[in-house]
Amino acid sequence: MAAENLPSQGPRYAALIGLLRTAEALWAASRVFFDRWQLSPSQFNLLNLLREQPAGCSQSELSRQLITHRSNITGLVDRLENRGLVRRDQHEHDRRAFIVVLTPAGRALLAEILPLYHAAAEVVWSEFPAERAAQLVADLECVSANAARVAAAPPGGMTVKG
Amino acid sequence: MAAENLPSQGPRYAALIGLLRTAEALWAASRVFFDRWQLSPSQFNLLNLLREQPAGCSQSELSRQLITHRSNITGLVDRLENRGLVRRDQHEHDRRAFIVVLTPAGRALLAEILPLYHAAAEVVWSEFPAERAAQLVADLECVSANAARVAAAPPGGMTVKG
DNA sequence: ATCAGATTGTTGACATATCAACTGATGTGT
DNA sequence: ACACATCAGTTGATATGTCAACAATCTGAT
Repeated sequence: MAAENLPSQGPRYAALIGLLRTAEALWAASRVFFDRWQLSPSQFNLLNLLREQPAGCSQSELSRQLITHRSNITGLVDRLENRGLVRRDQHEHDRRAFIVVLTPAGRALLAEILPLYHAAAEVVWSEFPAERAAQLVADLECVSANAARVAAAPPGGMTVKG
Repeated sequence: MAAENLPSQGPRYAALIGLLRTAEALWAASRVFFDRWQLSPSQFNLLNLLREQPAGCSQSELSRQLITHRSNITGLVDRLENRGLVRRDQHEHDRRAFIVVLTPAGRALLAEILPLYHAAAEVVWSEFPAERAAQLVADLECVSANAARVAAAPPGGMTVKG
C-alpha cells in the first residue's frame, strides 16, 4: 500500500502538475485583486482591451482576442453595459454587429485601476530582474504552446488506442 | 490619440499580462486533453488526489487540498458518483461527514489516463532539461506567491485611497 | 449536563465558461 | 436573381466557480 502511490512519478510529471497548480493560483490572485472594484479578471481584460482600441470592437472580435466563446461575450458586455462601463453602438455597415466602446465611466475606472495594477506588477516581479521576468514568460509561452499541441494531438493516438 | 494607448507600459506590466494569458492557455490545453474522457481538469484533480489517498477523504478535506470552496465539491462528487467513479461512504465517527473513495472503475480510468498524461508531460517539457523545468516551476511559484500577497494587501492602500 | 461556537455538507443566487441550435444579415457562385 | 454558405449575436443546457445561509452534528468550556 505504500509502494503503489508514489508521490511523484517523474520530475516532468511533477513539474506539469505544479505548473497547472500555480497557474490556477495566479488566476485566483488576480481575481482577489480586482474584487475591490467588483470586477472579474475577464471583465478587466475586456475593458483593458477596449482601452487599447478606442474605435471599439465587435463582440466577435472581442471573443477572438480574449480567446473565449462568442456566447460568453454577450453576458459579459450585458453586465458591463448595465454598470455603464461600456456601450453597444450600431455598426455602420453591418446590421448584425455591434461596436462595443468604453464609456467615460469605463475609461475613468481603468484610470483608477491601472496605476495600482502597475504597482502590483512591480511587487510581483520584485525578485526578478526585468530580463529574467521576460525570459520566464517566454519559457512559459513555449511550454504552453507545447501543451496546446500535445493536448490537441495526444501521444497515445487520437482517442483511446484504436 | 496615438500617444495615449501605449501598447506596453513597462516590461513588468507586460510580463504580468503575459503570465496570466499563458496561465489561462495552459489550463485550456489541459481541458482539451481531458475532454477525451469527458473529464474536466477539476474532476481529474479530484480523482488523482483520491488515488494518492487510498483511505479516502472527507469533502471538506478535498476542498482544502484542491483550494476550492466546500460547495464546489458537492456537485463535483455528485457527477463523479453518478458515473460510478467515486463512492460516498459514511464516516465512522462523524455523522456529518462522508468519506469519498475511488471505485474500481475510477481506479481503472486513472490507470488508463496516467500513462498518456506522463507521455504528455514529456512532450510539454521536451525543450527543457528536467532541472530547468523544475526551476521554471519554482520561479513561477515565487511569482504566484508574490501575486497572492499583493492581491490581498494591495500597494495603494486597503481599498481605494482614503 | 448543558449550551455556545465550530464544522460538514447542501442549497440557492449569481458569474463565468463551454457547446449546440436558432434568427437575421451578409456574401458568393452560378 | 436566387440558393447556399458563412458570420453576428442570442438563447438554453450544463459544468465550474464564488458566496451566504441553513440544518445537523461535533467540540469544548463552564
